[in-house]
Amino acid sequence: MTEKKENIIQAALDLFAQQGYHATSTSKVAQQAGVSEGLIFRHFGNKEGLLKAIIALGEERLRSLYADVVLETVPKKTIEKALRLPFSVPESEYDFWRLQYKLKWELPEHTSNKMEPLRVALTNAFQKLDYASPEMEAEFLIHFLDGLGSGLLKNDVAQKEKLLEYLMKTYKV
Amino acid sequence: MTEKKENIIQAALDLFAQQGYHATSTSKVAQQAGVSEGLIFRHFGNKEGLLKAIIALGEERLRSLYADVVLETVPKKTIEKALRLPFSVPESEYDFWRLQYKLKWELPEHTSNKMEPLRVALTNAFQKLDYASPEMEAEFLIHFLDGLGSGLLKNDVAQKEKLLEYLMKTYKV
DNA sequence: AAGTTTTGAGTAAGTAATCACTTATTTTTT
DNA sequence: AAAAAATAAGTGATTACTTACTCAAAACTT
Repeated sequence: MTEKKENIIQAALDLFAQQGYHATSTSKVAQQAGVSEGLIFRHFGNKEGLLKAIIALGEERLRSLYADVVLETVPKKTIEKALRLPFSVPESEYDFWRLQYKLKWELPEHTSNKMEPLRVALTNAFQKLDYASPEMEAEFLIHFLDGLGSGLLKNDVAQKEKLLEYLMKTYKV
Repeated sequence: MTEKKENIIQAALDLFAQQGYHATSTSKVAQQAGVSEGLIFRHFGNKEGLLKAIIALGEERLRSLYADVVLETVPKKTIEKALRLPFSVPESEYDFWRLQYKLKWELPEHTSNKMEPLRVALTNAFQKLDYASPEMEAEFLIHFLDGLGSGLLKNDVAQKEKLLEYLMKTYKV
């Protein structure tokens, strides 16, 4: 991975996040990266190839974000870590995650369901804690976390600490 | 509102929903609507004007969707109606709502926070029912409903009836 | 080690197609 | 006949992508 290739990815990350994939031209990406436009096509084949590189990056970072929750064996801690997950993302990374959310809607065909391992881990945790409907409990929580993540990225969540406090109390963790 | 103008809106609705706003050209909209391209600009001024007409339509339909929940005075029923809301949307309208979700990410500047009246209604309902933290309870539920809506539109929800059942039990409504 | 060949990174200047939008004119409605 | 609705045929700008080329470093040959 040469320096200029990394510059291209970083520029595309920035511009796709700000304006969206379709609204960003390859010439703008080249300009922001300080690179000739042709180099984008040498390295990535076409515009979609550049996008796929970025999506792959997102999936990798999502996996490593989940890893801590999924590998946890103590059920209460699994749930606690899941609840803390959306709040644990630093604001400096919001642009990056906003792009991933955006792409889920802009290009649904590229979107694998990355939530699955998290759902399994939560279902197991609720089961071990003798919840009546572990599967539904996990499904419920997954949708909440998805909605909360979306809300945080859009700055739609007013009192983060109070909400986290409430969650800890509700789930007794 | 002439027939051709309605055709334009319907075609734009379909195409924007399928491919996104930026990926859809005015010429394609005209073609699908069976109309000359110039007519779009006569009626809507520019492409963004057409988009705004569609956004206004979405806000109106969202308001009427919420109305039943917001106007309900019996607290338990407010909550029940809110929980049923995402499931009450017929699949034939999924394209329309998918577009609204998509636009929230693609053009956040055009997106007012339409959830506010629902949040107020839910907070009041939880308060009347003597919940310990009515505000947080409402916030929690709003994010869940948002995530659930997103999940339903992406066909990410496996057992809808079972989930609704679980919700009714959990909230005792 | 010196000389030769190959390769991969990079660029400048194109390409045809498509973009949002305009203008002049014709058709339809009232 | 006046006004409104609709169209056909354009406009320059921008799109994703290609072509023909340079240059430096790596690999191979002697």
